[in-house]
Amino acid sequence: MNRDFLYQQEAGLKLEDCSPVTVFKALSDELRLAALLLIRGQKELCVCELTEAFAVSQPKVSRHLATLREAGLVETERRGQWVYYSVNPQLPDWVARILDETAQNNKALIETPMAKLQAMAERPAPQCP
Amino acid sequence: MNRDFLYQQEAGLKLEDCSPVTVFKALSDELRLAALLLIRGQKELCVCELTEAFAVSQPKVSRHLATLREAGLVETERRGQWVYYSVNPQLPDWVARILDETAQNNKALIETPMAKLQAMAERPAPQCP
DNA sequence: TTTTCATATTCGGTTTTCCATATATGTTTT
DNA sequence: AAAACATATATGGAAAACCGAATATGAAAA
Repeated sequence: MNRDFLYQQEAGLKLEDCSPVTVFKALSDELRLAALLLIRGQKELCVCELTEAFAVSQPKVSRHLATLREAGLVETERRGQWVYYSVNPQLPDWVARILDETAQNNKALIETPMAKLQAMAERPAPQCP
Repeated sequence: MNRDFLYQQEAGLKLEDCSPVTVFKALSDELRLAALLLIRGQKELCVCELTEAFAVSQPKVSRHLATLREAGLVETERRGQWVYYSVNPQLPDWVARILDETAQNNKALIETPMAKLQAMAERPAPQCP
């Protein structure tokens, strides 16, 4: 009954539908939207990087990321102590296109976080290649 | 101090920004999203048509339409006793494209309302041409 | 001018969302 | 095994969204 990945995924109850309302609800909070766009632009980011980029508490980031995951927008991979979030590669095409449009036309949303991210001294690992 | 159009527009305070978060928040309710897509498909609809199409109370429709208007997604035109809602023609292109994508890939959302609309006996006016 | 019809708003209460704080879980290091 | 670190969840309370019912407003008809 107990498997070995992320807690909430064990239960297998939350991975959501990608219904339009679920998607838009997930995008309707500024931190969630900006975090998603930042993750999308950087391919993947871990929680501590997002915490620093947006200068908010770790539980806050974690909760909002959970919402994005439950909506099916992001997936997670644990690597050592870190959990990396990336855009769900199986996103329906129309959702992916909506993210494209939103990212292209709202670059201001992630300007500051991106700067803070780059100014971040010790990032866990793979932003070089 | 009192001009002569729709009440809330007199104050001139609510016409919103079309910021991404505002847009997605407006789309994050099923009735609002479906109503917007139905309006978009039919060019314009009045409140009583929407009330019938979705089988909900008039105040409920009216309140949700106000939200869409305040988000800048729809505009209104009074014609006689009726108020017609249509998609704001000055919508930013990226928002218009998002509506396109959403409409094309979620046709089920407006199937039933569309049927009820067509089954509606006495529609106020201009669905013929 | 009274009535009627279409629409908008207000009001009180319920549910949902959000947050800060505290704590639990899982991993790595010592 | 203990400590340190990264992340997730629980809890309690505040704020916002939502609803049904009642009412107000505006236009048209009688």
